[in-house]
Amino acid sequence: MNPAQKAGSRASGDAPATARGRRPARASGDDRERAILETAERLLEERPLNEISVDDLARGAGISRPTFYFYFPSKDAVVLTIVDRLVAEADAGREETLARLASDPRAGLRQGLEGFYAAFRSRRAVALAAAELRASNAEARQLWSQVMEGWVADVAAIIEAERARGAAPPGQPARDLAIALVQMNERAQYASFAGEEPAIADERMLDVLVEIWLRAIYGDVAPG
Amino acid sequence: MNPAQKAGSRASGDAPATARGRRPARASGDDRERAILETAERLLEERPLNEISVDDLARGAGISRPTFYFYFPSKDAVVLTIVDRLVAEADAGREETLARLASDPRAGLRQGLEGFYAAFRSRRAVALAAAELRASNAEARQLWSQVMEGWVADVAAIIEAERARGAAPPGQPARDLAIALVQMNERAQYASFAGEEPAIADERMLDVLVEIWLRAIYGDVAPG
DNA sequence: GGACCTTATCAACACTGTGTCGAGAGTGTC
DNA sequence: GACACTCTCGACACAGTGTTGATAAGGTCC
Repeated sequence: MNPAQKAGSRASGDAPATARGRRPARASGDDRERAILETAERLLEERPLNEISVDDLARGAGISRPTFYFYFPSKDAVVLTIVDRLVAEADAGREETLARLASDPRAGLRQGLEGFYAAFRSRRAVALAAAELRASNAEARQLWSQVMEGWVADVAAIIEAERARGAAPPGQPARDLAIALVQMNERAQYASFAGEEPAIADERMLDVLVEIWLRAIYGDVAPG
Repeated sequence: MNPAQKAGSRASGDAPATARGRRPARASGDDRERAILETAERLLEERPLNEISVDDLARGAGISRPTFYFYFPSKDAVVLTIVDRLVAEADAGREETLARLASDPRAGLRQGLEGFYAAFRSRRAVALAAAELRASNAEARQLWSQVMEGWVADVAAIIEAERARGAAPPGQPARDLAIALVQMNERAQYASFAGEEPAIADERMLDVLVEIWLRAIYGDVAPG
């Protein structure tokens, strides 16, 4: 069994589905669990996930490698726990913005994109690790898929509402538009976090993305 | 030395820099080299890169694992050789379209995006492997970076030309717009190839992307 | 035809990393 | 003081990578 599959099999235990770490109990071992998570976050600031071993995490937390496996079933599970939290924060921000959005969609849009950007930029290392994990871990893919789906559904609803009230012109299906725009943001922001070249400079990121969103949603183009 | 670094060190030989495979000579061993490449392409249709071992490639080509290392310095080098070719094809298509583009930018744009999409869709497995490799291999990142840069530069030039002749309204820097749009396409197409959810359906992909490109480049939005 | 190079091959090895097993130590608690 | 439960780790088994060294198998030059 390869590690990617292994990480997905934790659910066969008895803990609530949200607890990705240790099995049932609660004790002073909570310290260790936290130490592992903190070590992971710290090391991810220094180097990519694939250059961090279980041994690195164990040593960083002051325990042996077998003891690590008492707390987490795999390296992937540690990262997924961290990503879970980040996603929860970002989702909270999304719902908060969504309320404000009804009154003024255009201004609200910028706020929404800003919240998303800020949430992930503040923990770049984790965001990059999540992206890296997605390549090899089915659970990470599914988690991210859910995040994207949430954003897409919201954006599609906004576009449809704006079209219905005549503020936005008709065009390609709202959901498809939403998918492309959300994916654009994800990719542009990843490139920036990862220091890719080419990438949009940090300070222009929001202005550029917002302009494209507004034009894609509200702009119309005469044929020819 | 980890495999990611290893793959980048091939250049220390005497072969031309484009030959990513064997060192100097030419003999019947060319068959083996081809067999390895074909095995890699075949296996990539079945499963992701990280589930394919050097042993799989060697056995598939009818040789032992040490013999594999006579032909390629690593698994990564095999994939990079394949990706190199795909990129060369896609680039050729780009330059071809670019000529036609001067006369009618809007129609040409669609053709350009279509060529890009078609090139990678026809070898989905390779495109996905390239993306996977990017996460762990610096040379793969650099190769892709160059591909992106080529597209971005072309698109930015087109946008600037269209703005100069008054066909497109002013807005965010042309290069930033180009980066975001090219990245959007990359991401949307990857999602489709990888069977992600959400993703734009294959048959609507081009229409959706083209609409966003046209609106982003030619559309203007009244404030408020 | 035999000394010599080059190409090509692989068994055996050294190493890194993962995950498991089983034998304990420490801390209750009835 | 026997049982249980949490926690720990040395030692193991295993998978994968990349290297070494011995050895063919063929060409070529004299």
